[in-house]
Amino acid sequence: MQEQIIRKLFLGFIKIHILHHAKKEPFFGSWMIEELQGHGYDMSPGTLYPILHKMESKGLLEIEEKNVEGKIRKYYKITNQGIEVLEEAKRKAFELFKEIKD
Amino acid sequence: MQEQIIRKLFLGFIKIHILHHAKKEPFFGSWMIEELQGHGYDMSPGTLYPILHKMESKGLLEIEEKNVEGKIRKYYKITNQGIEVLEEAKRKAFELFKEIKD
DNA sequence: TTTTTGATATCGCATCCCGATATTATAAAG
DNA sequence: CTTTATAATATCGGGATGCGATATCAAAAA
Repeated sequence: MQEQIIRKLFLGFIKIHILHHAKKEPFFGSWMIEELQGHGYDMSPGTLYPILHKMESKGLLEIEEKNVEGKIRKYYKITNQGIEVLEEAKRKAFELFKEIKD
Repeated sequence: MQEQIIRKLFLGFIKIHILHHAKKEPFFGSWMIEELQGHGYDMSPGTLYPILHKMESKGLLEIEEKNVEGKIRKYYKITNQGIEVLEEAKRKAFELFKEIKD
């Protein structure tokens, strides 16, 4: 199956996953790459990090730098606006699911 | 809520809707615009038509021209490959839904 | 003939995706 | 104490994509 098409189809799914995890608890970039792989989404750092930056600059996520074993990691957590977007995404995802299931 | 982000989040949803409807029965472009509006997705022709062309050139949809009241309409119906992609989308949508619900 | 309407097509700019590559910092190896 | 390895994050180039605005095209209505 053409990967080109599939990826684009699911980019929104991936971003919703990101918001969802960011709401559960703060995460850092390379953890998210592995998490997404567990869901069958292969994502290179060159794709993920710009997405995180964008979501942060748009106010959906915010960064908290933590010092972990001497190394600085950037943890992303969800903002109030991010929560709103996630809620809207849930509604839309539910509606989509209702329509296409069977 | 920022429309820029929201739109991108849901573009995949929209394409899945398109595949779903194309499987139920052939549709034509401007009908789909209204259908999507019914789901809360505003989509201009300048966005939809290139997407239909792309999905057709990638083999997810195929075109059948019908003469309706003297005018030619292009009806899109799903292909076998399109069905495969739709099935994959259903699986992924279900998985997403399971994870983010409640 | 002119205007309107419905459907489809295209243009241009800004944005975005993503593989490849680079950067930074610490730990481990020699 | 250099060198190498490893983990995490950042950036670059270019090709694709989204989308508002605008155009085309054909038939019906005025």
